[in-house]
Amino acid sequence: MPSNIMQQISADLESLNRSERKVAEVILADPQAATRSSIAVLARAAQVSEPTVNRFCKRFNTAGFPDFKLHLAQALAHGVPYVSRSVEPDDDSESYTNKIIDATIAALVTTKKTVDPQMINLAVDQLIQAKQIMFFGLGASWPVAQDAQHKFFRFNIPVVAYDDVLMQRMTAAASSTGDVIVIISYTGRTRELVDVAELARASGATVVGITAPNSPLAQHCSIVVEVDAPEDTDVYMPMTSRIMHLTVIDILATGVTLRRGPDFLKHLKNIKDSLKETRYPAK
Amino acid sequence: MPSNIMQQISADLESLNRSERKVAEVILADPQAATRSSIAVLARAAQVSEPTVNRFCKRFNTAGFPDFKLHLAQALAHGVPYVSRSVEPDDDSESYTNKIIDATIAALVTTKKTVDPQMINLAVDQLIQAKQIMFFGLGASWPVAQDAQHKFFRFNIPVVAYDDVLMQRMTAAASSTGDVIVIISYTGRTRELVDVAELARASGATVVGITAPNSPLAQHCSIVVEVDAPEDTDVYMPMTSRIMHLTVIDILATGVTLRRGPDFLKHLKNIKDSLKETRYPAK
DNA sequence: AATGGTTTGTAAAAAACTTACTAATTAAAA
DNA sequence: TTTTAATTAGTAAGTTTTTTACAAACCATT
Repeated sequence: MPSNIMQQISADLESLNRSERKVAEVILADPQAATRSSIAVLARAAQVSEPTVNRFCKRFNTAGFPDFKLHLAQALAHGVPYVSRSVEPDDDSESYTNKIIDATIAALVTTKKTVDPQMINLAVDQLIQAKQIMFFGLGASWPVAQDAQHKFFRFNIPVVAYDDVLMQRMTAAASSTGDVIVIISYTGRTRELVDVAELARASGATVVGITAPNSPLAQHCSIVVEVDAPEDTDVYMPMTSRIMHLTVIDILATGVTLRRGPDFLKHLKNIKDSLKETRYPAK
Repeated sequence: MPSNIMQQISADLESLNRSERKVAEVILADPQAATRSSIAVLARAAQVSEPTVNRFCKRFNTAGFPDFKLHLAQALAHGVPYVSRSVEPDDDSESYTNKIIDATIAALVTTKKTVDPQMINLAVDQLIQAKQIMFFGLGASWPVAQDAQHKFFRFNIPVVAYDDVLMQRMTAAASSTGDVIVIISYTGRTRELVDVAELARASGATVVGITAPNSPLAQHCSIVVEVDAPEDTDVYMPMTSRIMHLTVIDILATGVTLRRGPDFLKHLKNIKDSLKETRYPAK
């Protein structure tokens, strides 16, 4: 079963023969309409016979036309485009706005497939009983580390976050059993962070990596929450990776909260309420 | 046309008569299977006649059974649950992992609908010609402000980010025409930030708000990129809002990059390449 | 130009869906 | 409790849609 039938169609466009390509083009031109058409209408639009449309459907591993429409409808759902195409120089603001949001959604869908709940569980096991937690990140991952600190300080565990490589090294070297160091890195190839991971493990600390699978960093961690890094082909800034990492932080924080049990929820509410004073009341 | 047919079905369950409820229950029990069944199979499963299933479909504003299946398929697409239910105390790691990712996706879909590309455009207009840019955020929004700084420093414009209220006040007061201050706030009700916005505008700076529509902060900004803040009903801290804000930052950064034109991409590539030294090469 | 393979369409069959009508059930009133 | 009206459910026939089988046309190759 193809994960996204629209991608398949555009990818296989060249390998199709004349009539089937006509069908493909009609569908690609207005996929929404295709989901609402009968095989007869579609065949007429593509100027081919009905069986041709049927054969076309089967070529894409669907049971037949109705099943094909179902797949198509799924691919189009949510208004998420079949290929989150990259931003192009002459896009207007509406166009690039939508493309970026779509790309982010696509990244999250990928994350959902790749993140291993088992690893989340192991990471939570460690975090819940940590004497102290440290979040390390550099560059674009530094705000992520800070965000994590902002979340975890609520758990009444000592939490720090460092973006300073020297501080990271020193803390890693000074750490001991019971300390948990969470290292966030998009590529998992930053030398400094790999060193820090090694140092920390040598000192007995548990090292949790939120990073790319099979990367050098991943190999030096006690627990790895794998976040697959799609090539950022586009404009040269990391975009979606931070968001995937932040989502992992959310998941870990939730995991810890749940383990803490219902009494702990009251504590969180108190923290939240403490901000009331600083705000204009809602109308 | 119902926005989400699964929600509709569970909501209207009580108002259905006996046979139709049987149909509803069969569908609710395994919606995926329903999309693959013919009307005959479904009728048999629900122990009712085929026309009953057909009537059931029409009750939900669909043209008939095939159309109903289409709607169903859309609602089930991406594996995003029909109601992104909130995390519950006895969820296991797989369950809460998926729920959180789904909620994040849902938030982005909302963002896509609410963000006004026109406002993005106006904000980019200002950013592109800024003498200086300042990003302000407090609490959970502070990492977002930092992330923004990390993106915008690449544009060769002086950029700062402050989470210190006093620094924010002073900078706002000292600002002048040509300066752009971007204030990030989830609620738009933080007194300090509203004050800062007022101060900055009095000094002649342009104030861009990334915040809730119609909030006190929004009223004091020159340009508002509205990010609707869904009630975070849960006790579990603000989650999705940061991600929505970060996505807006991505969009703004992309907008600026596009305006800078193709030559500028080379400059961005240089910045990226400058990191090569610090990394282990990809295998 | 002939041949083999592929592609495409025609027509018939099968499946699926819808409609109109009737029977059964239920609820309310006498 | 019986009658009546209204609702609900099913039967059967009709219609549409989809699929299959087969034959014609096309294309590339020799």
